[in-house]
Amino acid sequence: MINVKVTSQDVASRAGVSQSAVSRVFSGASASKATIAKVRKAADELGYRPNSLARAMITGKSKIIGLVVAYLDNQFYPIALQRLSESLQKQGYHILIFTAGNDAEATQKVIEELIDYQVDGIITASVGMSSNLTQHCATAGIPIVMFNRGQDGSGHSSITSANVEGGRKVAEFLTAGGHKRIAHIAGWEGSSTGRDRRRGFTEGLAANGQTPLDIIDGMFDRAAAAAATRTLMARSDPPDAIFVGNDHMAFAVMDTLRQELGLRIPQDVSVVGYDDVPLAAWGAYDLTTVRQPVNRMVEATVETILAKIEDPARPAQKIEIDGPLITRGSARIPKGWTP
Amino acid sequence: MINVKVTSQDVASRAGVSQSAVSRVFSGASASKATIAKVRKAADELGYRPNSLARAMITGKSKIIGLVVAYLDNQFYPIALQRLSESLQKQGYHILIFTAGNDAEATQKVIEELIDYQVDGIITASVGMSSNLTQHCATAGIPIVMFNRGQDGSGHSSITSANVEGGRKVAEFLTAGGHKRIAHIAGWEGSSTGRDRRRGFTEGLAANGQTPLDIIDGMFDRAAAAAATRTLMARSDPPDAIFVGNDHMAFAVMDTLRQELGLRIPQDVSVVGYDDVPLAAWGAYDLTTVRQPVNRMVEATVETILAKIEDPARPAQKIEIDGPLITRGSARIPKGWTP
DNA sequence: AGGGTTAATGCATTCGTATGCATAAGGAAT
DNA sequence: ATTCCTTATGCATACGAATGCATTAACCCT
Repeated sequence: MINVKVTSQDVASRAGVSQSAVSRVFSGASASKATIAKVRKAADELGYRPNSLARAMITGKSKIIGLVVAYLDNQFYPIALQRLSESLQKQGYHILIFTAGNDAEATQKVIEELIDYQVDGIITASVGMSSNLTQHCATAGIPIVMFNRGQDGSGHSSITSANVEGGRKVAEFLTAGGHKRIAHIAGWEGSSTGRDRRRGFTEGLAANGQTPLDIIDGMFDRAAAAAATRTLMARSDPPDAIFVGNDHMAFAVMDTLRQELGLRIPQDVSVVGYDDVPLAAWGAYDLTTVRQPVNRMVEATVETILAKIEDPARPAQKIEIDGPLITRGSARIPKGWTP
Repeated sequence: MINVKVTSQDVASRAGVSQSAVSRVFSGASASKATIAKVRKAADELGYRPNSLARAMITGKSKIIGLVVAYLDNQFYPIALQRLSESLQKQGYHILIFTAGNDAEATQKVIEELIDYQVDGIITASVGMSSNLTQHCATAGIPIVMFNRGQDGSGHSSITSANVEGGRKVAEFLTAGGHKRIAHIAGWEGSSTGRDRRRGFTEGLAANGQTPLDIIDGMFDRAAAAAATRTLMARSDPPDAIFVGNDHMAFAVMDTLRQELGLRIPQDVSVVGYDDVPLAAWGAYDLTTVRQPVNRMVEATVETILAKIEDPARPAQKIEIDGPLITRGSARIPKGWTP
């Protein structure tokens, strides 16, 4: 009771059985009713719980998933993290979490530490992987799933929303709304999400006979997005609509337009974001945006990684999940609009 | 190179030394220049990295800190998580993260799983601990630090901001501003933070000859806070100022006041929050609030838990860190106000 | 009652690293 | 050169649970 460490051996002695018997009871292997009862009783009395680390050593399965996440100030990620955590907990897995910005060096270090802990798999949220690192994980036999970021030819599985399609939807929506000078503050060019949304958007505009007024890389950063907004609005022909690469930046754009430049949204400028984080629905922003279906993305992520853990031979898959455009008050709504 | 698992034994063979020598090189114990070089070389060639789990088994130190966090939609916690993660990583520790709401049962389960993983310590962010659980951790010899939540008589260390003092500051500020009907949408009554802020606030009002117009428990929840706002404003003598128990709720209050009730802030109602999350500074809200100095709170948390890990005999300490009132545009600023 | 089959259990070993102990090697001092 | 001390290194064992193998108990059938 007062003893700090209770081992299966202790339980065995007290129950009058062998250590193996105790192990079998707790690992669900076969045992007679009688011994199960004896062991359970002794274990309860002693407060025994199996040591997960020792178990991990011998089985080679730590039941730990490494999670590397880049941004935590963008509300999208905490939400995703929460869902991931719940979902993995339910499956008996646990999350070893690391934060690493867009710093390749830091990412490298972090991933290696994850490997040291013998994680069964790694989920990266919006972080890139060098091919070097990829190799590392491959030889270590650790499956990787990229969440909200793809990487061509990396051989990793990835789960994203249908970003190209999403960009196109925004283009359709804004052109249908009669906008003639449409600008784009893009997500970071170094990310597949940023590039895909941009591509879908320009393609969508082209399909409607328009070209973007301007495209500026917002780096997924508030300050950069605010600066881009100023640049755009300082033009002699300022935009009448701005598609912003994610909600997090869109909020900065809206703040800048309203508080700093004294403009009205959507009367003077329409703003559309991407993600549909909870904050987008709050009254102060009421942002029209493309929804990334977090729940389904998380589900797919968990399924994918668990499947790959179970069968390492399973080929990588790139899953894209479609999300709707959610129309709110930040952008002019075309007459008779039905998405 | 292609081999999946490289052990210290493999390195030893290749370097022509014993396994102990390899161990000593990597654990920083003494070894001659010559062997260090040989071992390092062999290890590099094989891509060897020590197995943290095995190391944890033998040393009894996993270098893992368990983190249990309740709310992730309140921006305060992701930020704190990020800082905690960075700070602990720097000290060679890693975070096993769990989410658990205000559900005591879930908390229990989660903590037990943490113990199973032999974590060196546990940090709880805004989650309560039953005395039962407390006992559990104590016998397991695992130190606990409560972040942003205190618990009298629990014997745990806790790090909070000076909540009573903070509540008082708000009272002074609002009375100085000439407000006469001041209401409070409190943080959850079941939490020390909620209670302390409330107490400081009522004491502060009393010191200025006022009593709260009304106090409603907002449960740290947006919907509850919005409902409370409606209740307050439906009175025949609606408040001219509302102190809200944290920023997260304050945003909901502001949304309700402005979008739903068509009121102006601060002309019709002043709103003051608590936390000073980044979002509070964004243009759309521009919320006057009491800052919780996250950085210093995190520093103190890390220091406290590491100290307790190093010396388990060290007594629990309750640390309170003072934070300033940050005046912005959501509340009338008293003439000549200097905090 | 005896042979055969199945279920239960214990023994011994294993996972990969750290560490106490004993021994060997190297160096300094006389 | 001998002794003494320091520093390195290898050997063997330990951490705590899981598991293949061998043994034993239990049961069933004829």
